[in-house]
Amino acid sequence: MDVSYILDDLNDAQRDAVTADSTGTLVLAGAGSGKTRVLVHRIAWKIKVEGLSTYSILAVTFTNKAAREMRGRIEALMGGNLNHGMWVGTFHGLAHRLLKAHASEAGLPDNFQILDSDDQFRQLKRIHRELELDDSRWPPRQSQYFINGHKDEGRRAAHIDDFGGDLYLSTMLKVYRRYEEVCRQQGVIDFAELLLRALELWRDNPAILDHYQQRFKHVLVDEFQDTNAVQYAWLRLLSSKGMAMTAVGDDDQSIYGWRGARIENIQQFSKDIANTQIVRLEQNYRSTNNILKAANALIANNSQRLGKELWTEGEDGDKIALFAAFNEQDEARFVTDRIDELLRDDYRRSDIGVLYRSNAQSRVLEEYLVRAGVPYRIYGGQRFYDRLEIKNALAYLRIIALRDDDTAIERVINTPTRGIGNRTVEILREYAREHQLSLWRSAVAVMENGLLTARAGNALRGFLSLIEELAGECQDLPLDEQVSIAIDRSGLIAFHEKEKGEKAQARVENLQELITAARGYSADDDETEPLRAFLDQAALDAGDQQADEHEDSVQLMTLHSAKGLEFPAVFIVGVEENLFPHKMSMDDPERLEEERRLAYVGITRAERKLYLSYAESRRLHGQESFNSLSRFVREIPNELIDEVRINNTVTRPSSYAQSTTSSQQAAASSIGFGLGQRVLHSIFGAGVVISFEGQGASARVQVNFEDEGSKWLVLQYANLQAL
DNA sequence: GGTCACTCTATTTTT
DNA sequence: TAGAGTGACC
Repeated sequence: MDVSYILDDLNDAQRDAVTADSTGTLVLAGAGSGKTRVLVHRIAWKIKVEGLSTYSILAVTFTNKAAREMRGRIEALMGGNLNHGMWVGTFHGLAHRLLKAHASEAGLPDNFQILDSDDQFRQLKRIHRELELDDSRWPPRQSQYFINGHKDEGRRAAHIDDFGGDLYLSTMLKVYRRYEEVCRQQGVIDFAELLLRALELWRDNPAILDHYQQRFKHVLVDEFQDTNAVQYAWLRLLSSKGMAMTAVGDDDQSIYGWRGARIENIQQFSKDIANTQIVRLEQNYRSTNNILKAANALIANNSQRLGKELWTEGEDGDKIALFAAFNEQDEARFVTDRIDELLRDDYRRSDIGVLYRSNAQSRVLEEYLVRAGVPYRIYGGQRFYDRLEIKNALAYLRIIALRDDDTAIERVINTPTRGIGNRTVEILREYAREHQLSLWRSAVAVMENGLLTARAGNALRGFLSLIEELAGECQDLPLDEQVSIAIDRSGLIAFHEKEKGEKAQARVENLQELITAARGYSADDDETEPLRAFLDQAALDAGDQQADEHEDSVQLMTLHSAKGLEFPAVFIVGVEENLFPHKMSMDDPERLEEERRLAYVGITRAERKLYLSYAESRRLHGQESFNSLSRFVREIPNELIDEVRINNTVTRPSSYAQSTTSSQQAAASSIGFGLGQRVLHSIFGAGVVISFEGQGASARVQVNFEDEGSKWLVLQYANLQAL
């Protein structure tokens, strides 16, 4: 059999990774080094050369997008149906699949439903109300973090010690316990629970675990550095009998520590699995040499790396452009000007990515792009299935599928308004609590016992019969017709149609789009309940991001959402201390390193052109702030950087040890302070040098004091002390 | 039940 | 600065 197509066109390292026959294979895949390729080719190798069946392969990713891409590429490489029987999906998707197959062993009802973060939040709000917690002292958001954080680490309420009644812990635990109870009653599980249950399912049912251990001969994990404790434990359990595992990841691109990702897992891998081979993919096919040199130099400042250095056979390319803007407006002008220039230079708009640390930074950029008439698209943002109108429509469908879904009932019992006020709902909640019933059952009971006033009773009866009628009409219809009937008969369409404002029309369109989505949705062949499958998918998949995806447009996004993407030209704006690295992350060395990795991710998105910019003064949240140039820029060797403009007060600060190139830097050293230098003043206290001018006796510095704000001082008299 | 004015808060986000 | 969330009021 000719299998050369699997190995041709691979470099040596990629080939090693594809053909490794160790039990554990850790592929440290640098940015742009062809990691998806390696994963896909390795699967082909296992099947075509080593003779594994497609049935015995499990491939796990984090996002649906990555799973789809992998599936598509496997099919493209190996042809059509070989993919059948192979498990390729996200951690959550696969966990869901497992739990559906073994619901009773997992302690779940057959028809359990998924609670997304928004539903979870609402649920917790309700619990806080029930437990009479003051929202300002105990924000539901905090409980959500607490619960998810612990679940991500594999801890249930029963596992957590309240240290003898510590107020914070015991309150959080009270909420956690009640939440677990409510979820159980309603038969719903949240995202973290999906993973935790799947882990417990295997841990507590050796026979089931054994079945999967027999079945899967090889598991491949993408973006391994992003796995959390539960995900890693799940993988370890599956592979505990010596099944082979390939983990692909990059410790330098771990940027999700704040949501439970454990960079340690990648370091632990070779210790946990006997006979591990580590393969480094360091040859980069994306960026110019200068860009890679900058990235390498930057990331070298992090400790505890597994170590990796990107290189390319390609050319040096342009230097990295650095622009010092007066303020955020000036910065936005710079970006639009350069974009214009690039467009004249035959770049397409979609070749350009503009990256920022936090979403709030996009506003000014948008203003300038609109003014310049440059179409743009903001990546990320709200997911299709998270939109209010869509969630409402789905809530009706959920109730049709399962009357006991309290979250769905709460959401739409009075949307569109039908005269069921807060008082009525409160009565239902009370009744439900007392009799341990779902809201739906409580409503039925309350009606039977005539516990409501005539008016409220009529309104509630209207809702109950609406749902029953809907359910009756939808029976056995194709999915899209069910959706269509639900949003029409519920009055949602009419409700949004008479709403005013620009949003209203978009909402109606989105509802129509939902019908289209249902039409295009094909459930698995063996799916007996397409509606449930569709609802599950809606919870687990973001859906298409934006409608106007096809227009050629400049791409705006946060650095986080840029991971995995690449652009011929990249702008990273706001490279300032306090913004990037963000001030919330600066005190903790580990979080600072994560910020640095984020910068590394940003830089390595660029293929040919990279522009960095910072603003001397920036208005954020209505407050003016003066930040100095990000330390991350100072960690890039001077010779790779091209200062775009030198104005008379600000230039790039010296990286102290490096040779000075501009006259300003010479001045800086003659003054004895560089930009960004922390200094102490006898009256004003501590501050940071943000600007300077003049020399000798007339030299003045601008210092941004922590308590006093920014001041110009004559250096000779200021008596500043370097800190 | 809907509107208006006020307060509060602001890092990153997938499932 | 702006958006979301809340509470008073009609």
